[in-house]
Amino acid sequence: MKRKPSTEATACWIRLMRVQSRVLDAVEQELKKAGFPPLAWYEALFELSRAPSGEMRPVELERQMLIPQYSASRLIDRLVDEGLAVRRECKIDKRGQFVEITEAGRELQRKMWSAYSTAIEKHVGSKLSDADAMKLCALLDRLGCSCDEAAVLAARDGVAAR
Amino acid sequence: MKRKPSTEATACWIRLMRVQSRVLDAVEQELKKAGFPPLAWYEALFELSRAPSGEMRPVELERQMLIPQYSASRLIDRLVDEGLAVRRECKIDKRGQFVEITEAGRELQRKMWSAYSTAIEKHVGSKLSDADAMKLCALLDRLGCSCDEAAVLAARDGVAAR
DNA sequence: TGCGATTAAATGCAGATGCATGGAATAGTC
DNA sequence: GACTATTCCATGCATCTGCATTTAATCGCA
Repeated sequence: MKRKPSTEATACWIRLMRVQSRVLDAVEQELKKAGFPPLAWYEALFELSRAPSGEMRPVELERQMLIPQYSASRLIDRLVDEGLAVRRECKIDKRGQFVEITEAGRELQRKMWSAYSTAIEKHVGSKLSDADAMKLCALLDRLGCSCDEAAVLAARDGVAAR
Repeated sequence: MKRKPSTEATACWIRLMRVQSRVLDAVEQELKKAGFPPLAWYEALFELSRAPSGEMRPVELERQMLIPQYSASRLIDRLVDEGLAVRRECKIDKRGQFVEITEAGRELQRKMWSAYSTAIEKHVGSKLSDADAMKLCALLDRLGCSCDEAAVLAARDGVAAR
């Protein structure tokens, strides 16, 4: 009888963890060296910036970013503290609220994208042909229960990773 | 002129981040539900258990696990607190020390492996044929500057991910 | 041998994270 | 309409992390 997780599957798991960790570290470091805040801030600003009128509910942000509720709550706190976003009350549902990106937020998002995209090219793009990149995408998609809506739309002008 | 990070490369990046995050979360949750400590403990115990005489230098552990120095130091603290490992002085280099796994540590490692391997099978193995798993490995290896020594040996009886 | 440079490991402190809980509003049910 | 369940968000608390520094020992080398 074959081994439960096959050797191949186990090797995959290891690589998925290690490679992601290395690549993420590398990219985060580059952003940091360029004097930018962490990637999570970028992701949030990006999600906000592409929302219909630059605003969305915290709960949507949670789902897009795959982060826990309290984490979104505190991330928004920080963005607001830095003037990158503002909280607005939600008339239709008084439990909730809207978070709207500010002009400063949009500007930071754009600036970060230039450093971020360079880092992606350096640590991913330059190491893989476009054809191989597509193969890798397809294989990864088999693991994550599909990289749903968001990620698909993304991949264009500002990414929405993590 | 083509886009700097190609659309394909960007899509790859997104998936690498998201899929890893989901799969890791899923596996960690299963371990937690089974009442086990975090994956990092397992990794450390695994590394220790396969070291020549069940002991290694903290600095080696750092490198194997790709974690910062202070992180290894504190992880060892916790293992020691729980009686899973002991610190031994290093006669040849008095700055350093050896960390040795205890019998309790070995036992926990084995027990965790049974839950861990089940989780890997569930979240990775079952979603990919062995052939596809090998392809995925090869593509990932192109990104991480090779999943060096350790990981290759691993993939056998207890993995050494992250 | 003496002394600055390097390496091993620990730790204080600030900030981040996970967890559980709380409060407030809405939805569902009879 | 009253009552319970559920959803949305914030927050106290303990733990964990990152960063910078400290202590101690070894190394390199004149």
